[in-house]
Amino acid sequence: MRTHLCGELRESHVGTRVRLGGWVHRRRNLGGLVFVDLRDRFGLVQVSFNPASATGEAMQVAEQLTSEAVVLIEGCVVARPPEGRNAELATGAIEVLAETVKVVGPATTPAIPVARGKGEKLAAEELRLKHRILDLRRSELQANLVMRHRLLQRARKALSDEGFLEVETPILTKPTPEGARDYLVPSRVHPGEFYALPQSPQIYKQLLMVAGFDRYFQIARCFRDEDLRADRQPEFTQIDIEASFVAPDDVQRFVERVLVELWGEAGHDISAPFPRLAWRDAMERFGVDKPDLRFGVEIADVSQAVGEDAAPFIREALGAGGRLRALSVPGAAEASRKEIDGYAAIVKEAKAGGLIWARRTGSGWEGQGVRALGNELLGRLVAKPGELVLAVVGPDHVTSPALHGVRSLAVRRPGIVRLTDHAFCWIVDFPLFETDPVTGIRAFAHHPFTSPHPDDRDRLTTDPDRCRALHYDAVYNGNELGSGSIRITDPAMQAVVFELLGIEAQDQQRRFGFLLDALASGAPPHGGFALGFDRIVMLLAQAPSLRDVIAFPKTTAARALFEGAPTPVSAADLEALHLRSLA
RNA sequence: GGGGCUGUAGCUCAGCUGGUUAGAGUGCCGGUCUGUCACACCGGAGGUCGCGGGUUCGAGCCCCGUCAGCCCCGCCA
Repeated sequence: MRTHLCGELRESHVGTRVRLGGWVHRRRNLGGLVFVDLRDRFGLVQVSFNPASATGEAMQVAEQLTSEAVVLIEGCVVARPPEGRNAELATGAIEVLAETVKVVGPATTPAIPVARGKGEKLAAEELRLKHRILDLRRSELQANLVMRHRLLQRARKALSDEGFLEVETPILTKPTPEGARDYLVPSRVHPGEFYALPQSPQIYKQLLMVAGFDRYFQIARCFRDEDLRADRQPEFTQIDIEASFVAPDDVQRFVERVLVELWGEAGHDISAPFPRLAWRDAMERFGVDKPDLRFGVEIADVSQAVGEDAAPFIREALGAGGRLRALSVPGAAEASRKEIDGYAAIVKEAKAGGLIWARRTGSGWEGQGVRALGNELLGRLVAKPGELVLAVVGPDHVTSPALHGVRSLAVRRPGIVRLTDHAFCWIVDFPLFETDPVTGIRAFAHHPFTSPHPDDRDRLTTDPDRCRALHYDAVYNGNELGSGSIRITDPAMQAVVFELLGIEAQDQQRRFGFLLDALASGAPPHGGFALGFDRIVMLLAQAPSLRDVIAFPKTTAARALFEGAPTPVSAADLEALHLRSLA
């Protein structure tokens, strides 16, 4: 049907007869002379209709063309006159002199514009989702999905080259009461019983290791019925890998290879290995387990420097086991009242007592915190003139998030030096368990199949809260790209961990019996990783939202506005599934 | 589950202290126009002010509720 693509035509095609198919992007009718910008996935080309070369019928059709209609045109590529070239268009040196045109896909007036002028705003996102096919015609979204495709192919190739086998695992799986809420699927043939959609293929990939597949990967769709965010969709895609006979380093090497390839595909030359940072150090220096290492500006513990003249509330907090921790922001001594209020608001939101701040000027210290911190402490701070010291006092679970928030904002100041554009790191030695500071309830920090750190095995029963895990996260510019671990392969160890989580032996067998049996049947040591693929595409495409790198995304209320899901079903459908609606 | 922002023409928005007939740009329809490229110019049509209730002589504007979208907290092993 076509001989060429709209976006590929160049001066080298001058003189070529072409047949093109595409969408009418815009039409300009000058009266007896009609220009049509014809669009396909590869770009735009100007088609000109004039009575000297086009048939009378073609002229008539051209004058009636409406936006977004699909047409087939036949004509000849000609060079534009020098003054008629369009430097903003890849095809701007030429145009197609049309002879015939046929509307093969008439279009109603688009509900939202596809063609936009410079500086023209996008339609509201609700409308863009409702009319998704029109929005997807925009070159930005097409470019994002092209990028997504290229990244997928690159990841597949890299893992396949490393000896990983792509194996598909079930979408209809067994519900898991832990973790996120499951999407449930009722069984028609087994009244009252349900499948769940997988939150991840975690257990299946471990079973594949036990089955001897050695190295597995999957571009896996995962489902979690939880409330959404700009970077969270109810269904999402992971690059999921697992390998046998591996230590954390081995898995990290595979993941580094994939990330180097993906970033390379997006045109960024990055190098591995990535630096390793212990979880405890990350929390100490950055207040978060996914630090943005593009910047310095680290948190320091200044508790030891607090003197007798510090304010009572500080000394009381220290006495209660808290610490005084501070950031020093270069150049921020000039910060406006409004900027400092911004930091204070973050601290307040983190439920900390309040922000204490002092600025170092040429002549000494000024600011709200001077009196609170006291001269003794200020005298010991190694702050240079021009620096703004931001401090918070309290227990670590309060000061860490507060100071992380403050640092994230402070680091956006114009004066802060960016050390690199692509700061990758591994966070290692995570704690195996997390104890809620308020309720005191212990839960696994990740999933219950994560192996305890071999050096901490003894602590597992004596001091579980200080037991580290063979768990590691890949972090990029303050974003968690994914996480992984070495798994427990000793059924006895697995039972101990379940026990510590308060899962009774009977429950263990009912919920995870198939995994425990598998581990007892000859399980190789194994571990793996899962990369959040949508988020990676979003970062590499520099898209503002996950929804811009997913063809048909859900809203924050988990609705699909285009096709209208979810939707009520008939009473008969429910009855066949042995269900009754309470809604 | 909680908080915030938004909702006026197909689209993007304006709409004063609550006051006459709700406006603009763009798109759409009609017309003029042979080198435009967000073509230009002339004319026209187009409104459940998200929805429901209330206050008021009078509500796009104030109050209550509700729906939808977005952002955040909780949640997301």
